[in-house]
Amino acid sequence: MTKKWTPASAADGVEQVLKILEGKWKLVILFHLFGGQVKRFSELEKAIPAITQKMLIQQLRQLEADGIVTRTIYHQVPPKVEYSLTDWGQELCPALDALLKWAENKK
Amino acid sequence: MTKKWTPASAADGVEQVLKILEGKWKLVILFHLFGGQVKRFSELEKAIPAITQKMLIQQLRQLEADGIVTRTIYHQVPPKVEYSLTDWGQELCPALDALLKWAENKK
DNA sequence: TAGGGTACTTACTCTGAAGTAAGTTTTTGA
DNA sequence: TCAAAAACTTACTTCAGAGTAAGTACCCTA
Repeated sequence: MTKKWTPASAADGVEQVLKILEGKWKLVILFHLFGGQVKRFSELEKAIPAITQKMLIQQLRQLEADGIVTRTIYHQVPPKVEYSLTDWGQELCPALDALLKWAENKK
Repeated sequence: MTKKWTPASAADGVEQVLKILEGKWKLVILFHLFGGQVKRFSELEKAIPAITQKMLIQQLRQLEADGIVTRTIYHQVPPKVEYSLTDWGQELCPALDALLKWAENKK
């Protein structure tokens, strides 16, 4: 059963979601991890050349705090840290697809 | 047929959509107009008490420019301006629903 | 002719997200 | 013992988006 939404509460709910996605680089990061891909910090750096280390970490940390990405540390030298999506994070994919399809459908 | 997306192009596509939705007040406005509702400027003002006239207009103009809301002017005294969603704007509703459902599904 | 209601504009300030650039930690191997 | 690679951290600056507050155009009615 779906909740009863008021305009205000529905807008609020969507805004919570947008807040998660809103960072300048989060979507690029997400799309690099969709489909069960696992990437190291340095791989993401290479895949997104324009991003700075600071921003990459900041965005990853926020995504992690929001429960969308998982961080796995390997205690090696040199260190290795892998990032992947949580189950919940993967489920975001179809929802974003819906937005893309909507955008394509502009008359 | 669906386009072939790279991480970068997909992220870009979603970002275009987010840009449309991103204003501080756009979602509230949208949810007040979903379902074919038609509202006057002053009705929206009342429905969203915290918004200032400047922001209301600004957001409405941007939504209009993006092809999501329609503006109908009645040349009366006092003036009357009605806002409603375009067909494309209405179609946004299910896509936002998908996001809401995703958010509810957080483990 | 003065006031009132509706739909805007304009000028200013403020704040937080993003950018830049440099420094830090850890341990191995030459 | 010192450089090198990976994954961060820190300090500073910049700028666009949002807020505040006031003003404007229109024209009817009293």
